[in-house]
Formats: sequence, C-alpha cells, structure tokens
Amino acid sequence: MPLYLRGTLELASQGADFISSQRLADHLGLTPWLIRKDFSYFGDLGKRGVGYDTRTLVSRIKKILRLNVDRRAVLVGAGRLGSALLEYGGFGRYGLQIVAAFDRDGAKVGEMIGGVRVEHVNGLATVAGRGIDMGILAVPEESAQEIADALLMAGIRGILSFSPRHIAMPKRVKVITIDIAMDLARLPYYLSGNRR
Amino acid sequence: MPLYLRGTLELASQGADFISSQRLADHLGLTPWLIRKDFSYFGDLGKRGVGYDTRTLVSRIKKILRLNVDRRAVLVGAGRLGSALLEYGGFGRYGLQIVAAFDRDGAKVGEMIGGVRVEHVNGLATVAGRGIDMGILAVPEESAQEIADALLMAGIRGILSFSPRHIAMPKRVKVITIDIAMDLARLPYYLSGNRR
DNA sequence: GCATGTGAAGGAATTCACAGCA
DNA sequence: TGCTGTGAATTCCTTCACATGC
Repeated sequence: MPLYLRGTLELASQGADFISSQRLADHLGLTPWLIRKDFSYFGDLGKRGVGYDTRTLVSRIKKILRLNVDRRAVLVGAGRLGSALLEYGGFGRYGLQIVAAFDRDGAKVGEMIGGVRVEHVNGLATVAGRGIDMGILAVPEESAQEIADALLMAGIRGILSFSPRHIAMPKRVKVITIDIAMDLARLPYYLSGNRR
Repeated sequence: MPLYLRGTLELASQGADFISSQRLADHLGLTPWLIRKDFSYFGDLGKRGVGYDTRTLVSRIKKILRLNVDRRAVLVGAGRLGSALLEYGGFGRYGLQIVAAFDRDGAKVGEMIGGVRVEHVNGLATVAGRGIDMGILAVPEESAQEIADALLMAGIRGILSFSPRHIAMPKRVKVITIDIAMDLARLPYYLSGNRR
C-alpha cells in the first residue's frame, strides 16, 4: 500500500483526477489485477468503467496506513547519512517530519542541520513527552542495539534502522531495516545471463 | 541469501567456526527450518550433528551471489546522500567498491570524496571501458530515469536507485529501489494496537 | 544425541477469467 | 464499451515432521 500511495500521489501531481489500475500498474511496474485485488480488501474504492478517484484514493490509503495525521520522528546519529536524512525533503509528502536529532559526539551538539538542533544522546529520554513515535537509527552498527533500547525506553514504537544488524525489540515495536550494502550486494547475481 | 551472508560473516568475525541453523536464525530473527530449506536448494552445505562451516558457507554463498569476484560500481549524484555513500565503508565486506562518481554540478567536479574524484555527468559514457557493472543512483528524482538511461548506454546492467520513482529498464537490467521516505511511511501503520 | 536435509502439508500471495456496474 | 470487484485456480513460500548421517 505505501507503494500505491506513492504512485497515486505522483499521478495526481501530474493532474490526473482518475486513474485506472492499468495506468497505476504501468507507472509502478506492476500488474493491474494485483492492484485491484489489493484495493478490493478495503471495500469499494473505484468506479467501474471509470477508475479510481485520485483524491479519495489518496485519503483512503493514508487512513489505512495511519498517515492521515502528521507523524513526528527522532533521528539518532548525525553523521553523514544522518545529516543527509535531516536535509532530505522527501518525507513531507507523507506527512512525516524529523523534529529532533541526537548524536554521541559533543562537537556536533548544538549544530543546526536541516532546521533541527542536534542534542546529546544522553538526553534521548526527553523525547518521551514530545509527541514523537518513530525513531531513525543512523548510528555505527556497534551502537545500534544500544540506541534502539534507549528509544524503546523513550516510548518509541517504530524504528527505521540503517544498521546492518538485526535489532531485537519486543513484538509491539516494529523495526524496518535498510541495509544499503546488502542491497547493493544483491545486484551481481543478476548481472550476467541468468534464467528468469 | 544476501541476508544469510551478512549473518554468517558477522558470526564468523566473532570467531565462530561452525554455526547451526538455530544460531544463525537467532542472530537474524528468523526460523531454523527456513534457513535449512533455503540452504538445501544449493546442495549439501552442512554437516549433520555439527552445523555449517562458516568459511565454506561464506564462500559458497558468495559464489551463488556472484560475489566471489570483486565488483565495481559507479555513483551518480554527489549530493549529501551520494557523498555519504562514497564515504561509507560498509561495501567492502561484500567485495564491492565505488570507483567512480559523477555529478551534474560543475562546482563539485574535481572534488575528492571518499577517495574518488567527482567527474562531470557528461562523461558518463566513459565508464563503459572501466570494468564497472553496477550503478548507484543518488540524483534528484526528476533526473533519475534520464541518468538510468545513460547508465544503460554505458553498459551498466544493475542499478541501485534511491529515487522514489519506478525506473523503466530492459529486462536484462536489474533495478533495486530504496525509497527511504516510503519505508518510513510504513511505520505508522504498526504504531498502535494492531492485531498480529 | 544433535543438527541437517527433505517430502508432505499448510498457508499466502499472485494470476486468471469473468460477472457486474457506470 | 470500459474498468472494477471477486471467486476459482494456480503458483509460490513457509512450516512441519521425521528420516538421515555425523
């Protein structure tokens, strides 16, 4: 569904009022019947013979994904990757915002990056009262688990981690891991004449 | 399999000579029988009653993933994310290396980042003869498709893209997309009392 | 005894084909 | 006619249970 949201937002921004499953499928590199099947689980979203109204589709998917209210995230690790994330403008389209940043390095504390002031990681517990419910982990992999534990203590219940380690958390906390090196390592398999 | 490689490398670096499917599963947050089933497709990798020899396991998986030889990649887009990638040291464990970087911005050309000199994007075609077969796309999303086409022309057959767009390529080119904002947007769904 | 390898069962996701409505 | 919604068929992936070998 997040992918469908992305595609619908994009086509809507190109001025489409209605889109067919065919059009969305072409745009995303998928098949129409898969999209229709997935949409069908959430009741009647489209008009037969016409397609899906982009406006209502966006708002329905946002509601399903609980993106109908703005969400705030905290970032830990203001290194190169962390800074890039703080200055990245792509979160806004989903109503997401990084509103706090922490680092272990005293030299970075106080710095403003992407409009956010870097705080010392010792104060991580203070995020508890700030209406933040997601954490972004951009720390060295050795400290990833430790910082994740601190985020758990601070009441965070969703983590996006860039560390190539499995983060152990109670089941109530959702962890999504992006392992960039591992993703790049998947490419060579497809390089030469592979079947399929 | 890339995930198994990561886990095995990690446990090996901790001094493990043999690992059981149970141990690897615990480490990665998976189940032992899934790992055994997946390994079984590639012939007898383990010793019954003992486990898997980490050394041979690593080399077998590397061979399967075609990571048994070092692979070279080109990066396009030396902005914040691109620079972070150039300076990231995590690719080496898989024998991957970024050996060239390109940017559209003349001011960046000539700069050294992470030991790589930034070249002007107009010269992208020159990668053809340099033993490079993967491209990393860290450009603004509007230019992603255009640059991907240029990479195709330059003989690249695998692309890791950070642009939140579907990249259209001939079937012989493998494209892996990392959409950071979309991944973060998946979290809110899990935030409150969801079943499962 | 211990841990792998694997046929069989079970479940989930995808694809198909078409009925139903604008 | 055009495009959605959906049961049925299919394919794929996961889980189980246990025979096999160190």
